[in-house]
Amino acid sequence: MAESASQPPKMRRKPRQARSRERVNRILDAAEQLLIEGGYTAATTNAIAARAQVPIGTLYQFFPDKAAILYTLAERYGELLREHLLTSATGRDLPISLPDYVEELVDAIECFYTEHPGYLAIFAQAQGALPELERMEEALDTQLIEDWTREHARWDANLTESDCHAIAFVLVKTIGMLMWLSLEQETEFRQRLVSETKRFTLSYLQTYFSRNSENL
Amino acid sequence: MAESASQPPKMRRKPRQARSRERVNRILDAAEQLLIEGGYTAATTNAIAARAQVPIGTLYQFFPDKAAILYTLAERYGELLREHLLTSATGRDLPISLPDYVEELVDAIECFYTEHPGYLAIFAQAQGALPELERMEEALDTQLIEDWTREHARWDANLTESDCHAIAFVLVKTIGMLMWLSLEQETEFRQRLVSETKRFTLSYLQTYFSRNSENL
DNA sequence: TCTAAACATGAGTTAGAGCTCATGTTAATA
DNA sequence: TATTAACATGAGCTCTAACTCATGTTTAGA
Repeated sequence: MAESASQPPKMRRKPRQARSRERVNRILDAAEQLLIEGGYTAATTNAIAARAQVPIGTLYQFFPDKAAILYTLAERYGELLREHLLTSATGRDLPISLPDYVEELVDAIECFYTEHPGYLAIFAQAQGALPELERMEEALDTQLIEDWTREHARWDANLTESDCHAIAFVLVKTIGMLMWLSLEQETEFRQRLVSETKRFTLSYLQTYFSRNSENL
Repeated sequence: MAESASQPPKMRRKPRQARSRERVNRILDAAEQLLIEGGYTAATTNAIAARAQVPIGTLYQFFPDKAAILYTLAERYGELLREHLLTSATGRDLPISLPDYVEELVDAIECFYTEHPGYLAIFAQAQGALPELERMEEALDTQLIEDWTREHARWDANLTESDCHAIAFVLVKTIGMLMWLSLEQETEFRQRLVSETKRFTLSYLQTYFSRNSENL
């Protein structure tokens, strides 16, 4: 019982040959597309298989059930998002100004959502139907919140960890949601939303990290 | 073709007798509870009927289909929320200070969610499964946003309508979401979230409605 | 080349959710 | 009291999504 006991079920069998690896990818892509287009109810296993140009039997060769497809998708994206944020806004060595930080952070998130529209579709559709997926989303947000909590603690040693956590929580949730909503808006209002997000993020952060501290 | 053509389907027949009216209410309550407990998938028509202690046939005497039950629930709550907000924070005659306004507004929303946990369950579960319901949620938010847009326009005539709308949009969405998330938190962190919500709402509003204007 | 494991296939099974309907009962009203 | 409309009931129909499995094909490696 050394590893992996109560994890969400993943794959029934890992594809070893090149052809089957490609098919598994096609299945995941098809699932993502259908999720985006028609939501959870439209993403039936038969529809996924059809879209992936794969017989239904093949799908079940690799995935034990429908949920496993979504779990795999969610995992794939979760790692991607964390990487994306770590390599752009957060975790840099040299401190920058608060306005610059907010600018980069919001842009990074907006950029990720734009490039990966499937990310939100997965979690949005999972509400209630797949409790396991909800836990994965929770876990992902929790990781991000922890990342940011550490970041904030580095900025101002006077803030308690509880403070930093609350700030990170609010930011992760609000920025994430507003950038999500912006996706389905007209171009003009969408840009407005991005700038509003920056505005309130900055004003909120400034109430904690006042301009006293020089290196911000 | 004088009235009601393309509306979402409501009731197949309005209950005329006291007993059946009570049964319809029991059906709605049961649906709400199941939605809260187990999400959309758990809220099957058979389960709703069973929970309401009503045979499945009775349910279909009054509701043409499952969706109609959710529509009715959503409508019931939508009106309730608007009333709640109009009678508390918004639309008052005498102007109050910005901090006081934020205080009352956030408290009012938090209070509503606490007293009506079903409100959010309905819309959260509907994602993707019921496009009609999504439109209803959109419409409700749009109404709230319009209410607030007018409110903001009254405060500062220098702001364009587009400004007021963007502000209202951000506030409706962020406050709503944070108060929703707060529901499932431990008491301590929950209260923290409420105060953080007030903090960032106030700081955001102050960037637009600066303390120059005396009557705020 | 031969064998075993990996992979492919899609008609068919299963289960359960949405919904109907034929028949019976209760309440309103003339 | 008679008549009719409103209401009650639950076995069972229908439809469809998830998933299986028996049989055939391809690939990897000895």
